[in-house]
Amino acid sequence: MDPTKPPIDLIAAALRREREREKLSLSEVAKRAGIAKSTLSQLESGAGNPNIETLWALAVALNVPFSRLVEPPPTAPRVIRAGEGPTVKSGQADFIGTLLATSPPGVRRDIYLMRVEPVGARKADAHLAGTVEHVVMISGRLRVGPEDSPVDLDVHDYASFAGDVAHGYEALAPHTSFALVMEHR
Amino acid sequence: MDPTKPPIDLIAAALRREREREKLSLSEVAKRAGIAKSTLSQLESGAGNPNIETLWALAVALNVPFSRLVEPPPTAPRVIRAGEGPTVKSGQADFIGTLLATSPPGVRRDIYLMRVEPVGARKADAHLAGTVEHVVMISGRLRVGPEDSPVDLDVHDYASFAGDVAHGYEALAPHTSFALVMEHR
DNA sequence: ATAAGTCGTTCGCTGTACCGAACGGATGTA
DNA sequence: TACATCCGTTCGGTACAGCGAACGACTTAT
Repeated sequence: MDPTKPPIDLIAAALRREREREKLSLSEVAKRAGIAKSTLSQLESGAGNPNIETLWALAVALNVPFSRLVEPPPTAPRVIRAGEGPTVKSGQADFIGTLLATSPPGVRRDIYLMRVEPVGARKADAHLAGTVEHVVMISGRLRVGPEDSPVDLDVHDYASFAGDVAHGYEALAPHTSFALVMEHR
Repeated sequence: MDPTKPPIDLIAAALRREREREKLSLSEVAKRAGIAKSTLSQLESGAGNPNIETLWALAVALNVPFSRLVEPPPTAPRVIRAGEGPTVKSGQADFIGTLLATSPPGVRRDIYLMRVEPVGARKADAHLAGTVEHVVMISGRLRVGPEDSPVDLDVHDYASFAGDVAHGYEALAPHTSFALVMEHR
């Protein structure tokens, strides 16, 4: 979500899109949401500046999560082959991260394919507060987590932890790789 | 996000929490957001019903994604060992899904570890509109995607596609496994 | 001490988001 | 044809969100 420009147009579009997807009339949605249909009419036309209660009621009436009304539309299918895609390398450790998915423009969650070799540990500083990291092991063996309480993971293991405290990644075996979902909230 | 009860308390708490995290004064935040500090004062005290423009400006001023102001707080560290965790089995294909992470209470994204054997294909019906699926290959070989345009994936490949159209998973090799991030928006 | 700078709260005032009613247009049905 | 119902839009009235000013409480400097 772009934090720089007003979301009113997005909301207007979303309201109409979601309503038509549910095949509901404007009047019906207004009734379900307990708001005047005139209000909804104006909102859908892009005029107005709804307050939270109104928008919330509409999200419920349309049976969609709230943020669906305040975010841009979906993405297109997309494949990144092994070895392709934008990579992030680290000198600190033998380490390659491939950015697989990022939700533009104001990132909510990124997905990386990470490959680490057992040459020293990778220390990651704390990220933005509220970040949560999810690890799904693909191959090798990994020591990961907050500095004071790391865990060791094997293939198919999963771990998640808050990313806003100092933490690190250390490969314990060659050709260690894992999927990393980094969630910013 | 719980779509049943009003978010105003959540917002009030979030506003104060994020402001204190950034170590900013109420006056400062109000100034940055271009709103009256009296307004912010009332919002933080839980009184009021802000409109979208106001909330948006505050999100920008606090340097957090908008939805951070409308959602419940973070999660705790957590490990699920290979073989552990709640699983979903399918009779339709030789198929095991392990639910690794779900963001309570109104799900935004789930993370699964999926294991499939090459015995017929798994047809997944369309999910809720707006769902997006992300696949990171762990082992084996997988045919996946919309019915009319599937792709074949090998280890370390990645693919994403809209989950709200009919699509399927089919293992092309034994012991096929992958991480699946299912995103509801 | 007192003046000047914060801080966050409380107070009328004003603009406006929301409401309800009335409207014109489609469609259905006696 | 007239008479229902729907639909979505447009129009005044009103309650209230947001504003600026003033407030008391606290720090820091003079």
